Amino acid sequence: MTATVTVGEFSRLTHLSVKTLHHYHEIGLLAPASVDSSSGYRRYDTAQVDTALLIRRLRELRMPLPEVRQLVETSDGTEREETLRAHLERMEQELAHTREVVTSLREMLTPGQPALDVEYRFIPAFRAYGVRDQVERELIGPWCERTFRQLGEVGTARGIFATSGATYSDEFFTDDTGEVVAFLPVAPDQEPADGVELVDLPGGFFAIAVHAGPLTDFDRTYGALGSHVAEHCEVAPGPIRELYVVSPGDVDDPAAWRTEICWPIQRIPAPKG
Amino acid sequence: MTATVTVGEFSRLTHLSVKTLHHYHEIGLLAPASVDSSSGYRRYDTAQVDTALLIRRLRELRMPLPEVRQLVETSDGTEREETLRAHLERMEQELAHTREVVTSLREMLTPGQPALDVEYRFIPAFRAYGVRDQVERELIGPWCERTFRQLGEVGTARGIFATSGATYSDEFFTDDTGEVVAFLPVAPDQEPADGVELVDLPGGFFAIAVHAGPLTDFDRTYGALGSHVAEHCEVAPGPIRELYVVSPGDVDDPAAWRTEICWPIQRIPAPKG
DNA sequence: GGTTGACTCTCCGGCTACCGGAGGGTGGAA
DNA sequence: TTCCACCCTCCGGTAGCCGGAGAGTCAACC
Repeated sequence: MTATVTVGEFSRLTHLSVKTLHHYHEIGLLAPASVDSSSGYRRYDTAQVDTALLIRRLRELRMPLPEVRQLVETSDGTEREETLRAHLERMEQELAHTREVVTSLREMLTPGQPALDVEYRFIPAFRAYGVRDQVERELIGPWCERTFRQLGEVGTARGIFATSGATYSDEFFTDDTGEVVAFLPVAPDQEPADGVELVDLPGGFFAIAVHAGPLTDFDRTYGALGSHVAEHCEVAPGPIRELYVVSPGDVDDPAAWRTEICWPIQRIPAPKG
Repeated sequence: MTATVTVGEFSRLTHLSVKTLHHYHEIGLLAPASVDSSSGYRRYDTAQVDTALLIRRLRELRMPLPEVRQLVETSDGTEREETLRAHLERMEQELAHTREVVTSLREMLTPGQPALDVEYRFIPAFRAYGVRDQVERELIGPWCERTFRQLGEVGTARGIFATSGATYSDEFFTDDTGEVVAFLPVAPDQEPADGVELVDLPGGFFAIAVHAGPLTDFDRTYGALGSHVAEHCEVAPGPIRELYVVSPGDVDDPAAWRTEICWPIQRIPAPKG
């Protein structure tokens, strides 16, 4: 047996504010059992308490309302599980990320610049197996993992063991989404392969810094190199490159990783007096 | 030595979007080193990269901009540490909370109502030592811990070992902040004590449900009791009470905890046919 | 039957931390 | 000069609500 109650009472039963209940009604997420046509007063059924509490819990987990709606509206248990699992996974990732950031933050607040060795190099044009994609910043980790495994497989099947790398468009950094091209250098006469394209990377001068260790401080090296370039060089158009000299695919120990960041420049600057 | 760069370049150095940089300029969080008075073009100094990266990291941790500003503007290391520590603590709490919610969510999605025994009781008016406060929902845990320890100390010093409890105003639940009164019943002629006030709790009828175990599912018991009351009783004005029959202060094992939720009603309803 | 007071309604604006786009001015190279 | 990439400001929108204004409603009390 159930009974109907006013918004205020329902608010007390569910610990959702009246404003929130109005909002959920408006967007059709949790409509009252009935609405008085003359006064406009809402009446909720006590049977709706469970749904309301479910919604409240999901919102506590910061689940976006569209997803909440999906979950609440599906009766299919499997689909529910799936949506929920996906959300929890995202939260786990966020958490891991948080830990990383905290680590690097500590280093930043106890200052002491890591020395930055900038090297100038001319890199000739070369051909490579490439995978081109529009990638969102957040998803770059999994994307790289997938893509470099794929490139690695294609490469080893053909006896190629070059240092792979990637180019990142400016928008990738500034708009949090943009073109990324993962590449594995090959001989100029290399034959095409399934699933990857043949790309030609232009040659040019680069200011290059090596980032050693895990990626927590990566942006600092970027910033330092970029500052250096701004101070001593003329920048050239074209995307920034990274070369994965020692990568997660090579060794497990993050401390051993080495990434070269290559910033395109017009020419090698004259040494200052 | 430093150099100045345009927004676009600075954006590339810091991985903050141009829009974001504009915003930070507008709110005065990170003003460019100079602004061309005729064209309005911003110029940033490469020395600002570090600050920008610090801000970016803090924002990744969802730190609100006012706090970020505070942290960035203070040069005092101790104060920085303090702000940061406070923020991290909040995040840890949030995390713990998340775990709880996830646990209870699982239970909710695999349905099976926990049986709810509702009991009707008349509770006479009584006097108590009380601590009254405006409390925010989020902070209720620490508040209770503090307050009941205090009440406990005052009580034991006077040989009082009654079951303590608290009243929660409606606003506490519906607006996430409201008056809470923690109380420890005493004899009518009890003398005042330092740090606590003497309060008189009115008598009346209550519908009472026992919530057993940890507090993860607390809101469900609330909802179920409230629904029951809406279906079978006439509600009475006055705040809801909780009685901590077996509390965290008594035993460590959450499974042993017992909380009585007392919902004020007008009278004991006649049993239905 | 009128009045009170608690409750409810809708509508509008505001909050955070930006994003997207329109419409228009700038700067350096060809 | 003309191009094009870059930059400017201003306006509006986003999510998930909150706060308040102004007005209607409900039940109780006198």
